[in-house]
Amino acid sequence: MAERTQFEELARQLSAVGAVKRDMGRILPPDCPAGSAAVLTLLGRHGDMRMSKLAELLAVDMSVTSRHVAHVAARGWIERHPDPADKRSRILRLTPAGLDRLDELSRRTTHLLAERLADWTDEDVGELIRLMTRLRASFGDCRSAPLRLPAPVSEETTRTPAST
Amino acid sequence: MAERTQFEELARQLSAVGAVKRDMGRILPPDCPAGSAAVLTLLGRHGDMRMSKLAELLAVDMSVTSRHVAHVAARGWIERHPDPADKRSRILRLTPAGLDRLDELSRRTTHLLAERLADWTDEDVGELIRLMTRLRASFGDCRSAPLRLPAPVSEETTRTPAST
DNA sequence: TATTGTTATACTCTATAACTATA
DNA sequence: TATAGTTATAGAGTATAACAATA
Repeated sequence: MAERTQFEELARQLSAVGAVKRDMGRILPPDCPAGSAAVLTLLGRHGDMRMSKLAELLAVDMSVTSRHVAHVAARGWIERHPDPADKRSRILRLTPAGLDRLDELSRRTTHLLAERLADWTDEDVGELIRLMTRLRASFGDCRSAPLRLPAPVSEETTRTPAST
Repeated sequence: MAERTQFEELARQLSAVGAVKRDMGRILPPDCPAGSAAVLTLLGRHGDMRMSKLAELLAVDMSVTSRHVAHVAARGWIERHPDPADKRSRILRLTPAGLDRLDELSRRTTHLLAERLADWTDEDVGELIRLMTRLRASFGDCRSAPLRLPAPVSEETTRTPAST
């Protein structure tokens, strides 16, 4: 178990990594925002799937997934086929144009990362991927756990004596 | 230099870490969204500073910083003092109420992380912090580098023959 | 009755541009 | 003229709730 100071620092880094994400987002084509890129990436990586499965992989609400999917479908990058096994569901599939788009996205992000992380070793990058993957797993595995707060002390008129 | 596949995977992890951030955000008090929490955290960590310095630490535009600061100032958590050396500037300072708020935030995030990362060793957490810090540095150090795309092939009617 | 997916609404965060005040 | 900061506006991402169709 790590110390409190470490957790505070990790929280800070998590907050600050948004700047890196925004930098990555700036190289995306104007008609393909981050949400669309994530849909294409996951479909390319995991193959055809249903909306609910994609929402789970995106780790966002299905209403959000629906919007992103509608955006990429409107541009012809994916198709929504009816699921023969369940008429409520729709199977998502990349089109050839979607594959091209995905390839273009991959080229851009790879180029940016290669430029920014030019002095990183293969092992450094691998270790960061490994730890971030594990971090997501540590959070995702207990999704819907309501979380118990540690006796909020007062929440509104807190007046901590000193540094307990 | 890492391989292309690794960069693609890192890009995916960066995209997906947003789910962890949102999880963290859900434990914040209703009147203290993530932007406000970041302002309080940075002021608590680095001490009094000017708007421009805070914007740099937040890695967002100063207009965004101004809004976040106005939000926390309106709640009495910080004060904006005139800078005697430059009448255009304002020095930001945490109030006692702001310190209390910050302490409450720290308690909540620490508790959540301690729960989620219960099986992480001190070394694992430290390594993740170290790599994320370095990642931010690798991006931040070349900020405003316009980035050169790798000959976009065509950008609109791309029709890759196969798997080049 | 429960589940899959869509849509309407509202909120947060962000960047750009126009503006004020001061250097 | 250039810089520090504010405000207005617009765009992207997300969640909640209400709804339709099907299981």
